[in-house]
Amino acid sequence: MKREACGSLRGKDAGRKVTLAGWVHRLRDLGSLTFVDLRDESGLVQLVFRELPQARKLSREDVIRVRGTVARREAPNPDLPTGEVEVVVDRLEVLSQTRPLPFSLEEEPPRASEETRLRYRYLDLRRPRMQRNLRLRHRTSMAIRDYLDRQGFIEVETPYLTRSTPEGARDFLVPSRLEPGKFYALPQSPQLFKQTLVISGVERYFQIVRCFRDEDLRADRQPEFTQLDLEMAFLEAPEELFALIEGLLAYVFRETIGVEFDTPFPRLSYDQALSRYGSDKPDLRFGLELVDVTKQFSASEMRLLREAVAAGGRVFALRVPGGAGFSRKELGELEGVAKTYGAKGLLWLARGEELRGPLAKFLPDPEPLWRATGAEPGDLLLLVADAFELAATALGQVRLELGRKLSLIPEGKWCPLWVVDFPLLEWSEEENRWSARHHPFTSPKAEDLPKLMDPSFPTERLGELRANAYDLVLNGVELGGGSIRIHRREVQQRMLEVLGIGPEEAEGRFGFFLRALEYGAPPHGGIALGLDRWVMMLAGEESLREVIAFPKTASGACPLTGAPAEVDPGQLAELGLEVKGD
RNA sequence: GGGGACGUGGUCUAGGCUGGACUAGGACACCGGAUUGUCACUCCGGAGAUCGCGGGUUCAAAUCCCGUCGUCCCCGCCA
Repeated sequence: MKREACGSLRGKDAGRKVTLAGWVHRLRDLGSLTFVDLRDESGLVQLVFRELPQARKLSREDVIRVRGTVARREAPNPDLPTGEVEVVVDRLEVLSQTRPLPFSLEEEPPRASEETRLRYRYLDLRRPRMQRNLRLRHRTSMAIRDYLDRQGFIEVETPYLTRSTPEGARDFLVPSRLEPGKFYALPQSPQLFKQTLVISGVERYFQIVRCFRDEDLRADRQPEFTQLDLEMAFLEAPEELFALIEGLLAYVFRETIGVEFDTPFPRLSYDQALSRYGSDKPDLRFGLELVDVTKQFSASEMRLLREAVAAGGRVFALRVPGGAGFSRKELGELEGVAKTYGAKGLLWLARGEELRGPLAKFLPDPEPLWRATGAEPGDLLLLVADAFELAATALGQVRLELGRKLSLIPEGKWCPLWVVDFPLLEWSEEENRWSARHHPFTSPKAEDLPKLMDPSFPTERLGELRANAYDLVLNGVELGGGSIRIHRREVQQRMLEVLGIGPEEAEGRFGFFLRALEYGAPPHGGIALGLDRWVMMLAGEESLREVIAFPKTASGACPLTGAPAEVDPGQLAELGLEVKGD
């Protein structure tokens, strides 16, 4: 007889003979009467064993198959979809016995340590929440493919064994056996392949693809992660792409968790995002905006501020309504946040009965400051003075901390936006050169292109150039980013030159791509979205590991398989490798 | 590379500051027994840890100190 789904049985099935198979979810042994909740993918149903003593020997998570008759219950269980019925078993087969479980699958959140959960991931994944997350991820991928297919995109796979691309993160390397001493690199993203595909006439490409970066891990960062990678031909300005991605986001949120989005999404320039929210991925779910009060302090009697302004820095203020009563301890904690992000301190000014705070005696006339910030009696001002990005970022983190601390962040609110007009380049102190803020294939904005191409444009002013790049941000989380690409060989060449990559090096590392640009490359651009983070947000999880079936620990290890591991000396020899002791 | 938190039977945890009746307590799981309507079944009984590892201080260390390993979080890093 065919196996039926445990969770599908209802009152109307009463009297039917059924065969079920699944895991013993729970066992209630009353002597000559034993109840078992049987679980499969579809749900739970109660089994009744009368005069079947083998049932008393069962344990949780044993795998069994039973044959029996569906019967209406005398006392239905309203907490169970199948609660109106039970299955009176006449035949029991034990398909697989379990050892005692290493941890309980009952608790939510689980009480077992994450390491234990990962070591026995096959058990952990049986938990309803993890099953839900796996299925949510599946539905997300399905919705993405469905939407993009209907928009005329095709999914093309690109190599995992490839070569190192310039700049960016540390590569994972794979030694070549056929050419000892040479290495493949696992892709940090399929960047050059997708651009090459567009040049190949694939006008609308996408791929749900694994990417690899050998950097330190975080709660929202894994060494291998999945991107929705996408590229379009004849994209010269981002508008068309914005509309497409907004539609995609709206579709996926509707299909997976039933949330509706307003489109188009708001846009902020990088400068606005930083000046108003102290972040290039601002959380727009709450206000508490920063105010630039540099002008108010350009002639301050407080040397610290005056000098910061004189050195080209900025002073940002954050008004905390009703915050004048904050304790020294609370202020100290907030200062700790600012200092973590590089601020030298956090100045404060409480507008209470009297002015309090380190700034008070340097403010003969506070009125202009009240006007600039909107501070009212009872409010608190927090200030950071430093270089633009540092000051804004440090205070932006204080803003986020206050958002959490004061419970300003509403549940269930979704605030997407585009951040645009990023700097094209940023100065790398340690390497003493310009590096690409996005990546070396990003086009400058049309109006800045002449400056990039003009050899007489002063090098030190290259930081002024804006990129035709954009990030998609949702609730303070960077979901992804992309750009309009460079599609002209000479522009690409110049870009690489600015980055300190000379013609020979460029030729050696990706001459293939520069050549491709010479054979009819259409204007193009695209975006990559972090699928893991996306699903994490849909699932309401705090950690990426909750939406990845087999994730790595913070040290990059896999407790399930024991990876990474030493290998057989023979394998090393074949590869021409030798491990140096220390 | 740096900072912080944690590590006690299978699992989670109490104890640690103030070292000595800790012979390491509890809950869940496990084993044995009882049990005909349970649904976190219940009741009775039992076994199971020398406190991550190494060293030090001390008459005495789960407890204090140092080192180390592991896990988690953060800064740096992550185009």
